[in-house]
Amino acid sequence: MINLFDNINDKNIHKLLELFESHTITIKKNTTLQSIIVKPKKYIAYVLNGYLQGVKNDFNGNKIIIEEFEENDIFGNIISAHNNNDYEIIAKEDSKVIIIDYDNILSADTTNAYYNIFIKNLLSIITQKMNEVNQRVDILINKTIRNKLLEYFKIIYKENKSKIIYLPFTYTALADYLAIDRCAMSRELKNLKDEGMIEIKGRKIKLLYYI
Amino acid sequence: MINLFDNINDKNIHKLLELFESHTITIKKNTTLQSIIVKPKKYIAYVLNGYLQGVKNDFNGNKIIIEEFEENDIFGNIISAHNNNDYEIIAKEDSKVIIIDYDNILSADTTNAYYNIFIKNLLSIITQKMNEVNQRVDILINKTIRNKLLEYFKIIYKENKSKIIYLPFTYTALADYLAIDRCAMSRELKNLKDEGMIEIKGRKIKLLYYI
DNA sequence: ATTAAATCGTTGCACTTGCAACAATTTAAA
DNA sequence: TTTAAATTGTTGCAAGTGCAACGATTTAAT
Repeated sequence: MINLFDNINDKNIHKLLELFESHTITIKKNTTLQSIIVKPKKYIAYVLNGYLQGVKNDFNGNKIIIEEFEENDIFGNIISAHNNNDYEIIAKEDSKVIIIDYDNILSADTTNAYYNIFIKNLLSIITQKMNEVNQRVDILINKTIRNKLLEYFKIIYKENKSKIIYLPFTYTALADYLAIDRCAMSRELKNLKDEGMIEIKGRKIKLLYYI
Repeated sequence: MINLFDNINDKNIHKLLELFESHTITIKKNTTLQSIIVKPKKYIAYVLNGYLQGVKNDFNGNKIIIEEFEENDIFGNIISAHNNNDYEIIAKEDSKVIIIDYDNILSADTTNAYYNIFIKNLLSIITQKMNEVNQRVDILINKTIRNKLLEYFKIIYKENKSKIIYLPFTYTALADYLAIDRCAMSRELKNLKDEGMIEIKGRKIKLLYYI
């Protein structure tokens, strides 16, 4: 993943941040972003240091961790995977974050080379996020758990060109990502195994069917 | 929706297209884009005239219309809602389209004002698409039809700040958007009505509950 | 005006899925 | 090392959903 300030030197980064009238804020551990500032309608946040989580309040009142952010990561309602109300950013460690009003980025009147680079970087980042979200939609529109799993496998397969898949996270997290019940997913994985379509060893899954 | 070439005069548009080494192609009625050219890995297409559809092949072999494009619209795997293989662009009328390799956009080495404007326009468009896709994810992650409907209503409600919703498309299309069976959706809408939560008159839905 | 196509509402039924509850295992923390 | 927390596999059951089939209605095309 590209960095928002790639190919821009410190001096010019500073100029940019002034141009955007950005704010650097400190968020104490276990404090939410919204308790510190009134966020602009559209904003981008750049993490200077610390560790934060994007958390969603479940129907049951449980807090689900949707995303995690550390040094150099960016988030904000433009980029982030969730623009929900029930969604909040919470610092799990003391964190320093730069908040940039998105409108200020677009309305900036300059043709400086570094501004140009910045915009391109931003475009790259959003483009990649866009692809990720689109992939998830492609999965979620499937009506059965089986088809969601197969779609997911297909995407991973195409990325790595290998029929051996190493899950990048836990089965619990996978179920969340696919928006299905973990137990039901576990059941369906067993079905696929019993039908000889896949082999499972821990988080390593081997696809035995023709894609 | 903003136009890709907003605030750029014709002369400079021409310069940009040369800079990007873009191709203008003609797609005859009922011909697919992929039958005309080998698309760049990442590309943006700008519709000069005509009418095209983004179509997906169903499991059953049916073709579902996902998106429609006419004059001034843009599409491409960067922006489009679907980056699937089973997805194809087909002209329903003779159409003229500009194809721009996305890498050429990013790698262009210039600080011309109009280039700058172009990038901003592109950024705006992608940002808006991003929001739309994120909204759809917020809907799709719900596990029941009821919750998908309620999430959808909530989003529309927030946009218009009105409890009266006019569906922007048919119920059939709505079911596709929510990725649920139309009949089952119809049943659930009836349930909501019977429980006094909504009123339905054609494609006008009135929310009677507290949001 | 007539015909064809698309949309819509309805419902029985089989199947899928979420939920709950539990034990077993792995991982992380103290 | 010991203890606590998180992850995982399993399964019965109830509820939700997709599917198919139909007629009624609306919309679009001829």
